Amino acid sequence: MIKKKYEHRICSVSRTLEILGDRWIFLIIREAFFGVRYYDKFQANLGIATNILSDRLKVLVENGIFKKEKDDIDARRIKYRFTQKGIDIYTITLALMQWGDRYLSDDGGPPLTLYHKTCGQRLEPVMSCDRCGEAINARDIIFEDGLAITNSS
Amino acid sequence: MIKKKYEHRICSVSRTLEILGDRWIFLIIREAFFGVRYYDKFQANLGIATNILSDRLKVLVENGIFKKEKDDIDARRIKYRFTQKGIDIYTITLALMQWGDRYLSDDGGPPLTLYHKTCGQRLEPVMSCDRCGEAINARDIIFEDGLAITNSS
DNA sequence: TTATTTAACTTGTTTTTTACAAGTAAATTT
DNA sequence: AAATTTACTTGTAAAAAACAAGTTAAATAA
Repeated sequence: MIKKKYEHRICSVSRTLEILGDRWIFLIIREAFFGVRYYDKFQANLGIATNILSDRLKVLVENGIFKKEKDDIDARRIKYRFTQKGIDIYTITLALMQWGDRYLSDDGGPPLTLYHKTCGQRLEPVMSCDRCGEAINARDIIFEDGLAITNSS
Repeated sequence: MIKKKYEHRICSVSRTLEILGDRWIFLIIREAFFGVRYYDKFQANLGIATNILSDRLKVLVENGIFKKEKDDIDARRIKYRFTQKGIDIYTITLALMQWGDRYLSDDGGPPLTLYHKTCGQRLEPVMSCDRCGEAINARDIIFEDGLAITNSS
């Protein structure tokens, strides 16, 4: 996996994409959110080439998203588990899922339903402002240079 | 851009990644959020090969994320503008940005500061439950099959 | 305790994708 | 009418991914 051409603009989006913007990395992470922990299971579920899987798992460990652990039952097995840094990718996963639910659901089966343990209700994640608590509308975001997101220009 | 090996699991995340999981697509979208609208500006800012840029812009238009418009001043110029579907990718962008801000900020300059027009304060986006309004913790998300996100297994 | 199986790789080759360079058509400016 | 600019396309070299086969170390079976 090469790392170049991502830094034309100093930005956390590009830095994140340097790691997560790969064709396979995010699918491996998704599998992990679905409870997958072992090499062979990642391989079987994704149909990924073994050399690519090895490389990507290494990248994920090197970047502190997964940590390698020995399995209690089978000492040969390596258990790939999320670190806190890895778990926190759930916001990105939720955002991807929600956009897909809204705009790509017409075919290919029903979307996955999520529930919120805390309130017991169906979970529809929204991005909101941590200060005022309001749901964030794209046009209400202002960059530090005063520019706003818009589709009117 | 090939489209395969993404559908081993019926899931909005994979459907979204089929479009956005490409090496370049998301960087083009990021540039658009920063106000870029023209082919030559995308090219100059990203240093992307022209054939790849053409292809990706076509993909973005075909998928209804960008719409092509004639420029008022120069009829040769094509203006690439967000559709609503495209604008709504801002949640994914914010999630990527926030994760990068938290975990990848140590080097490479300060993160971009955002402000919330509605309340006038610095914007720290959080994922929250639209029913109860609470910030969502990864461990409070339950899949329909009863499984929860965890790093304890 | 050797022999076989299994997990998690690595290595080599083919195929696909990307990068780079150059050229092209149509609109626009000179 | 000639030169320039925009938004491409085409051809070729380089890089990455896919596929197939082999390797090592641990575990279990004979």
